[in-house]
Amino acid sequence: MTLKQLEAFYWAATCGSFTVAASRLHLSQSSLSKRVSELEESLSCQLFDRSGYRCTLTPAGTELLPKARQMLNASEDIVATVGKDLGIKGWCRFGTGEIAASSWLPQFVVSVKQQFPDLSLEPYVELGRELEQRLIDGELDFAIIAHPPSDPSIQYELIAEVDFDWIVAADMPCPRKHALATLVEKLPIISMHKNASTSKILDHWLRMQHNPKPKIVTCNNMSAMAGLVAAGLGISYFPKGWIAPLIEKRIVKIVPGSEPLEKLAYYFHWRADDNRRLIKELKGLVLENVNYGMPILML
Amino acid sequence: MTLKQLEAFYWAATCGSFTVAASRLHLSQSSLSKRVSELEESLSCQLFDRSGYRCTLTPAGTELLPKARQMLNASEDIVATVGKDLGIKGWCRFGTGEIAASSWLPQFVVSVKQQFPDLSLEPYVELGRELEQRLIDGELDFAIIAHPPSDPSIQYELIAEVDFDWIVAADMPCPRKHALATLVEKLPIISMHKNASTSKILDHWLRMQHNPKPKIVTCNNMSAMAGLVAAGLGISYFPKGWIAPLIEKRIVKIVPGSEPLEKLAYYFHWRADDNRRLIKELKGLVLENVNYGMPILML
DNA sequence: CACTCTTACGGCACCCGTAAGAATC
DNA sequence: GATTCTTACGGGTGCCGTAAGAGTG
Repeated sequence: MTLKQLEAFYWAATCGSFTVAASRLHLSQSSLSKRVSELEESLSCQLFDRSGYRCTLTPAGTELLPKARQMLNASEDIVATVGKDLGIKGWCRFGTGEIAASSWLPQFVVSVKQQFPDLSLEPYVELGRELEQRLIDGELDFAIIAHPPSDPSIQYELIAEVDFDWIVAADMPCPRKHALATLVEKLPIISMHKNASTSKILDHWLRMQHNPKPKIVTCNNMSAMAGLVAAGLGISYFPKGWIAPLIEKRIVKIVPGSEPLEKLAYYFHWRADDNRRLIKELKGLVLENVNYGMPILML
Repeated sequence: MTLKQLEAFYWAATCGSFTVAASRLHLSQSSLSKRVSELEESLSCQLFDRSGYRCTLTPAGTELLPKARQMLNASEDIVATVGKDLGIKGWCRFGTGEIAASSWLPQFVVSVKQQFPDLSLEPYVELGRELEQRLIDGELDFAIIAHPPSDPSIQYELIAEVDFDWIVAADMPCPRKHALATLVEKLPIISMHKNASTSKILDHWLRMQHNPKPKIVTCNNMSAMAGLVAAGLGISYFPKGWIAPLIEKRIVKIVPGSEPLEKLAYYFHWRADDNRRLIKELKGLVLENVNYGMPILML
């Protein structure tokens, strides 16, 4: 019995799939299968029921699972407390929404490369719901998601709260009073894709209104949205930091007198059973970037 | 970091010697040294101070020691609870005193061979004090000793209490009353070697007497002692079971009317930090042999 | 000189990945 | 047929033991 075998078993069991576990451990699927087989052999005990389409845990496997977790925890603990803190090696697969991907991601990657040159980052851009599922499945090491997790097996920590502003083309004439209401009557709202977490902001705003429903145009790309707004084809809402450069260049402007939109809280999500130093370090690095004084969503 | 490395480190640290640890793990000394080095490399951290004659633990090593123990415990726990109980493989090095070695040892070895054909036994015969030290040093896996351990790192369990009788040649004339006192005046007491645990019985008996000190002849071999007694050259005390065959053959006899000697309690000793199934199984086997209904010390 | 641990090195065994096979849906 | 896990196999790495080296008391 080796730690590698226990690790392979643990992730195979909790990912619910040998294939996913192999991917997570950056191992070929056949090697992972072999590791599990060898563990079974060394314990002389079937851990997976292989009769079905997917492998399922036997009672013995279910019994082993928490014990394997303990071993891996203890192992991590040793490395963390006794081992000298060296650079982290290996891979990290993480997920973010599109906004984050197009804003702080490059800077984050640069920070990681500086601090951990031997770590390979594999960003994965998807909508929040999808990211959470992939995290649960063990395909991702962590994810930045704009809502708290719905599954208790996921731990999370607040990273930042992002302010949004109503934006309109800089040359769009606006009345002094009730500018937003006037604009909404004339122009469509250009909104993020419905499944994106940012769309929650619009949902919330809409519930606050008693006006008839405004026209809404959806788009799945922030830059394209900004272009549409700049061309005077609609109004939209953007993260303050993200849109700031365009305001400075007088391409767009904040809708005057508009009430602030609901803040969007971003959380760092990770599997509660994953206590690798890797996770802690990268969480720290994300938080550090926030603490540089600039909003996390900065182009 | 692997379990083998942690095991090597643990025994190197607790045995206080790479050489002894290697012997205990049935590994060449150089391989053990390499395992420890590789552990240090994987933790990027010196665990032993190699400047002196012997290696000593660094602070980091001291910190690691209990954690390594936990890992090995957890590992043993998994094998014990999840793993199917198969025959035990490997080696077991154990110690006994001379009495045990010349009495129940062969039967014990046969029992072990029957139940665990793949287990190699390595008996080691020494005096009790010596055995305990070798147990502490990690050179022995267990020992049968006629006194409780003096070191708290050793666990123990009562195996059997052995009765001793005063023995004299069968044809030696004995008065009806005070036979023992009369014999002691005429004949020397043939006793086991002073460092043997059985000598405690004589010490105890002597303290109970207010007579002048009797002549005492020591001998380091039970069979030789029996021969001396049979030849009428002295009296001695033997375990009931051990001497029974010679009584039946009317070569020696119990000194009539002699008061019973103090019982000698035999204990199964093992290192408290050694929780291998091997130990539990062999302890059980020793106890089973006792429970066969015959005294443990049976030729 | 006895004893400790380390280093060098040849050989074997283990473990990985590729690729093909078997089974399920 | 797509996906899942297993098996076969070639190749490289890791680990063991022998033997020689270096340092201590």
